[in-house]
Formats: sequence, C-alpha cells, structure tokens
Amino acid sequence: MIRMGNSKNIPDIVIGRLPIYLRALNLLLAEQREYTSSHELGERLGISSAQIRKDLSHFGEFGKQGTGYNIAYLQEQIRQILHVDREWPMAVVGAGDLGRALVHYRGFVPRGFRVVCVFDNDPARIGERIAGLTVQPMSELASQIAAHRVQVAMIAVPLEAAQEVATQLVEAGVEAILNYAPITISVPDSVQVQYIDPVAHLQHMTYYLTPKT
Amino acid sequence: MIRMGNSKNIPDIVIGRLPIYLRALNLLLAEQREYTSSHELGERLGISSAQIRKDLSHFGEFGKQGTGYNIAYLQEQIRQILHVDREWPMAVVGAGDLGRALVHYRGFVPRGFRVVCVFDNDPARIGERIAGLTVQPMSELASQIAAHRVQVAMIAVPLEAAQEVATQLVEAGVEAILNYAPITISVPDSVQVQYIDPVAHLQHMTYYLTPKT
DNA sequence: CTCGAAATGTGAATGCGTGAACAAGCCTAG
DNA sequence: CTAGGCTTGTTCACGCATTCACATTTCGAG
Repeated sequence: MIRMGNSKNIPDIVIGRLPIYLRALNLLLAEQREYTSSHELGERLGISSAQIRKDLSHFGEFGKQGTGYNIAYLQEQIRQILHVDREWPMAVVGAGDLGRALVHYRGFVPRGFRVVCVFDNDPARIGERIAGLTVQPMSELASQIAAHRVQVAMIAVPLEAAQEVATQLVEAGVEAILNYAPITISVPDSVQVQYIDPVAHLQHMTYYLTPKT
Repeated sequence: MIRMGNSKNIPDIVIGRLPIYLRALNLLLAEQREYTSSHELGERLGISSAQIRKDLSHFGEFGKQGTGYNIAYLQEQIRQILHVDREWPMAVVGAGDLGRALVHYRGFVPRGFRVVCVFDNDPARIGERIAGLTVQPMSELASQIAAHRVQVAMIAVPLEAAQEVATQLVEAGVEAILNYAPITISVPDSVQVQYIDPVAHLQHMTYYLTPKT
C-alpha cells in the first residue's frame, strides 16, 4: 500500500494544522534545507512530534525511517492534499482600509490564492483602482464571480452588511468564505466559512493578563 | 454560594469562546433585547446550548431558570472575566497596508482596546501621520511602550522581521502579542501569543473544495 | 392559586484527540 | 558486512471536551 485514500473522514482539526506545517516547510526550504524530522518541526511549531507524525499518517507515508521527511516532497504532498497546488481566484467584498490591504497583500499568490475582483457599494469608491483592479459595484458581483470562476471570497465590510453580502456570495456560487466581520453568518452547510476577528484573539489573551494601570 | 472563584483552572478552549459570546450579546443589545437563552445563543452561533451553559457555569451562575440570561448583565460579567471592562492601550509594529488598516480600525475601542503608538523601521514611513498617530522609529519602541503602559501589541511586519520584533516587544515588557506574520514566533512562556494567518484559513477551506477550473 | 411550559446548572456517559512507547526500517561509520 | 543510532508509523491508554438527560426553579395563563 503506497498511498492511503484521502477520501477518508479526516478530523477537521488535523486539516487545520496542515497549513501550519506547510508554512514551516516553506521556511525550511528557504533555508536551503533538504530534510527535516517530526521532532524538528514540532520544536519550531510548539507541537509534539507524535502529533505531527500522526497527522501526516492520515494521508499516507511521506517519511523515511532514520532519515525523516524530504522537505520539498512533503511540501508538494501537503499542497496537493489542501488543493493549493494551483491558484484559486478570489473575490474581496469591501474596499475600505481592510479590503484595500487584502488586495495589496503579497502573501496570497505564493501560497495559492489571487484576488481577481473587488466590490463595494459606496459610489465614491466604485471605479477606484487598487493594485491594478477596479472597484466594482455590487450589481456586478454575480456576473464577475461567474466570469472568473470564483469559489472563494473574503468579506471585509461592516458587520451590519456582512450577512447580506454572504447571502449574495452564496447565491453567486461562492463555496468558501473568509469573514472578517465580527459576526457569525448563516449559510448553507455546503459552504465553508472561517472567521478572522482580531478582537476575539485580543480578548482571549487579556483573560490571562493583569491590568497594569 | 453566589459566585465561584475565577482563579480555577478553566480550559483555554472555554476562554476562547467567551469573546464569541460577547460578540453575540453586543448584537442582541443593539436589537434592544433584554433577555436571551442558551438555546437562542447557540442557534445564532452554531454551538450547542449545553456547551454554552457549561462554559458559563465555570464562572458562576448568571442565568435564571425559566427566564434565561439578562443580556446586559451577562455581557458585563463576561467583560469582567476577560478583563475588557477597561481600555487596553496597544502598540502596532509595522506601518504598511496592514498596519495602517489596524490603526484605522474602529472596532477596537468599543471592545476594550485602543492603538496608542505605531512603529516602523522604514525612514520613508517614520513621521507619517495615521489616524492622529505619528509613525515612530523602532528605537523609540521601548520608551514609548513603557510610557504608555502598553501590555498588548500587534505585529504587522514581513515575516523575516517578525521574530526580531517579537523579541524586542518582550524585552520592552509586552505581555501579549497578536502576530499577523505567517510564522510561529518564540517567546517566553509567560507571554501570550495568538496568530492571524488568513492564508491558513483559506487553505483549510480549500481542502473541502473541488476546483472548478 | 395552580398547572404547564420553559430554561438553567450539573452529573453521567460518550466520543475524540493527544502523548507515550515500541517495533520496524534506514543510514552511516568502521 | 555489521552494529548502532536515529526516525517513522502505529498501537494503546489516558484525559479532556462535548453531549445527553434530568432535577429544579421561574414565569405566565387561566
């Protein structure tokens, strides 16, 4: 058995760690390294080596006993598992400060994503050019998403508008949403949703802090 | 026994959900609602009602049988638990697109945080004014953080610089770091660290997607 | 005043994820 | 060629988190 089926029911928490492993492998490659071990990876990431080995074993046998993992090979395997051995076109909704920062961000392309269209409902912003893209009105959303075969979108609008935008995105065929608005949105089960809320992280940390002032 | 001690060893994962509950309570308050139930909260957040009740029970008894939770009261209790019944001054390191977006962000103050200083090492950016703040050189970091009693910082620099910045922040006395650079940083155990990596979230979702093109 | 519906807080049970430990395999040195 | 050290993949046991289920309390209708 060279390769286990990847259609098995892998725990979602394991999937969530794969991008972290991928990040570490990118760095190791940049350091011109050729091999690494579960121990070294765990050391760098603050994760136990046993967990890393077990996580990877869900998808196949990528290492060699006594030697460890070939970095380039493992990186490529994880990229295939996560389907980022290609470039996903993305839509950004909201051209405020955050939306603009997302369009400008150079970190997407090297890791498998590219912003291909930006939308806003503010007439003052429509037509504005950001990093080579033109801000489009919401009325163009459905057609643009279809034209660019967009399956992934990011929501960068005020929280009052987030649910409505999410609904429109789903109707336009988007299957994965990264929501920056601090609100839990309601979408069909078939649509993937992830959240980024910096304040939630900050509040998580202040629990452990003693105010100085 | 009216109130349980909060010095007990509460699971970290429970702490991580409290900000989400707080978010939902803010919304309910904005809707002029007075009472809610664990069932309603769970409905809105996609969490089981039992989990919400059990999470809250770690800290005391905040609800009333038959009635549910008084929204304003529960909100205030959670704010106290998380220590956000005050305003935490924050430092931002990195005045690129992301750093600027963070300084402009209006969502911090209503939830207990305020950016009070911004740093960068690029001479072209130093002196620039962002939302009323002046970008300062890294050489000012230690003194400014001391002067403003800053305990919380956000790292918004390229990944190559992130570890060095983290080290400087810790030396300056920062106790909690929200790191936007896609790299696991090394700090003393006494320092809280949280990560925001949009690409990791995106890659997590594409695992479940079938490429269209 | 009484009854029923509703909702909490919690002990018990289930399920899942993590870490320890080991057999098996690989490489290098001598 | 052999021996020893290193590392993987996997099994097992433990512990933690989640869900179930219920006794208890509250409110409102009649």
